[in-house]
Amino acid sequence: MPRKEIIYRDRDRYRMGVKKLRSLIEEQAPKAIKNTEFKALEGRIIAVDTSNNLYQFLTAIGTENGSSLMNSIGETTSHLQGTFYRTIKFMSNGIKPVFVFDGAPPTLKSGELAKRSAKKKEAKENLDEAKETGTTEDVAKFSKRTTSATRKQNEECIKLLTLMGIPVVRAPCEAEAQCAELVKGGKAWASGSEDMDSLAFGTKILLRNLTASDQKKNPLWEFDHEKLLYGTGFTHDQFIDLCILLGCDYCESIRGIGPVRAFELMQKHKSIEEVVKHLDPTKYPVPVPFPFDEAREPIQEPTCHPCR
DNA sequence: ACTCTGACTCAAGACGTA
DNA sequence: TGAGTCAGAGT
DNA sequence: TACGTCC
Repeated sequence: MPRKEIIYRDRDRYRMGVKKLRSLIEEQAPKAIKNTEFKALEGRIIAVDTSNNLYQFLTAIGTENGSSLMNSIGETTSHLQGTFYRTIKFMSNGIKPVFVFDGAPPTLKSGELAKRSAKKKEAKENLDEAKETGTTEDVAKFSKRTTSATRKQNEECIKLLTLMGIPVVRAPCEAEAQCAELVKGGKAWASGSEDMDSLAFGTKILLRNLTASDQKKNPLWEFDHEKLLYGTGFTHDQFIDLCILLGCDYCESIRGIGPVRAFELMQKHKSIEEVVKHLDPTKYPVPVPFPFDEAREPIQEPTCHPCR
């Protein structure tokens, strides 16, 4: 029982690691990142990872008092408003979006899911408390944490997009993986996602902040997979190993190995097997178990509809 | 001096008008 | 959930 | 650019 607790905590830590990938790329392969703008994407087909979108709409649109926009019979419409206008925005910039919706999360993530639902429950309690004793700001703040898109809202957005003539793909599993597959298969030019995992899944181009309303504060970034490999000298498989060391969803990381050491070790030893062999086990004990080899598979060949 | 962790906080869209 | 920042411990 | 409004 206590062991499970540890695993959940480590999963959390690992997620934190992925975000460090951006600054790592900035330092080690600066040419793989460039600042771009909507106008530069004219005519491009972009596979848009919608995982977070509905949540963003539901929490950002019309939420001054903590509730959403609603129709005459009290049904929430924020997700439709957001989806509609964002799609218009893409189209009027000459961008051809393909919206990719999440399917079931991979089984390896079930531990994380359990933890997430526990957090939701905690947030719900905070919300109830704020409703009784807190300010309206508190209520708005905590209601954002309890918000999540329903199955029905997902289907409504898919229907809206279909009626607008926009292609929609239902990913069997993770949307980022399906986006990468669409790009690798030549169906799309880039993935639009906030998740750096997209590069590990092998998308050729990753666009970040495609969904930010304030382009001054959150400029649009373009990551180039090929230039990333060229700049770091890694093969794609070595890059995946680096991501696993930095922290992915599928296995724990090694305490004390952050972005700097992980990068140096991978440059020197070229694979996790060799890295582990050369680690001082007294300074950097490897987690037990440490299923890094099993972690490679869902990254190299994730569950998704094949496009090749 | 550098690296990593952990605990913390905050913000999360798009439009038109002034 | 991710990004930024801080203090504190380890290398 | 900031801000109020979208239902």
